[in-house]
Amino acid sequence: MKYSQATDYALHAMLYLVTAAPDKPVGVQLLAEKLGVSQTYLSKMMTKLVKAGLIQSATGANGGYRLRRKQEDISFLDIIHAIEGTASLFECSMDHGSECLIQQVVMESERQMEQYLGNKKIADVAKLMQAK
Amino acid sequence: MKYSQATDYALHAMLYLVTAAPDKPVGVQLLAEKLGVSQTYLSKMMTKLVKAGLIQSATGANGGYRLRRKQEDISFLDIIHAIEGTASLFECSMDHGSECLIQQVVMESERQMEQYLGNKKIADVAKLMQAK
DNA sequence: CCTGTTATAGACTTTAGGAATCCATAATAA
DNA sequence: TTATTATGGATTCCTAAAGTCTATAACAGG
Ligand code: SF4
Ligand code: SF4
Repeated sequence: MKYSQATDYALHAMLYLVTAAPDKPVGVQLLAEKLGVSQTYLSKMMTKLVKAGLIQSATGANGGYRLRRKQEDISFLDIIHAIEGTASLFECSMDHGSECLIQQVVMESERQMEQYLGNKKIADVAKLMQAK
Repeated sequence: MKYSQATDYALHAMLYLVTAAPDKPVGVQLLAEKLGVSQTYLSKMMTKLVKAGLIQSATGANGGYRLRRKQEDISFLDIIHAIEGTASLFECSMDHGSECLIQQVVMESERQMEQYLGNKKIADVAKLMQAK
């Protein structure tokens, strides 16, 4: 069980967008160079972030991506969900209904993790990074 | 990001061992039938559970598996770690050392989840199941 | 000491999904 | 109109999970 590589890229890309100048959108080609990944591949993740409403895109010359919400309103969970989806970590073969005790335990543990990730905003780490 | 199917099987197998009579070990062939999975495949997971010290095995006639510790001392986390391993959910390409803020956030969220799973003992759900 | 029973191990095949590339198309600023 | 940029789909590549097969080791019972 691992987070996909795509999540890694998305987190770094978002972090870069935060530190970038907010007036000029930053294009995927610059972003890809910074992260060391191909443009076309990275663009897939960026599109997911757009569809999740975390960033907005602009085509054409001087286009690119910029944040849609404030950094204080974007959590780690938002980004992870945008890339990985929101399905549960645990899916059993035969579904015995909502009273299944195994699923209840695993899902509650999942909720614990998501609660932490949901409270951790991207602004929190951005501040700490710039403090260095 | 998902738990492997093997974890699913292991959880169910452990739960079955708990409800089974503690004097007679239960063999993989019976277990496999109950869970609807092949013997040889299931035996892989059972062996992992043995190596993790959760259950003990006996070869030969009337052999099989039984719990090694008391059910109150076996947590969901024990089982999951035995199957999935203990590696972190997040591994970045280039490791920038322990001061990396992204990793700190993700690992702390992981710790939250594991704390819950570590406190949830298999005896807890076994009791509830038999109460029905 | 045999024999049937059971767990363990390794090699192997199949399957599924992540990772990445390529190319075509749409949108838009200059 | 043109250069620039994002979006989308199809496609390939690769790795790990999922599952099978077969051989071997350990052991209880007669
Ligand atoms: S008991 Fe729960 S986890 Fe197990 S098969 Fe039924 S619904 Fe699925
Ligand atoms: S900043 Fe952290 S997560 Fe990103 S590459 Fe460096 S060590 Fe890895």
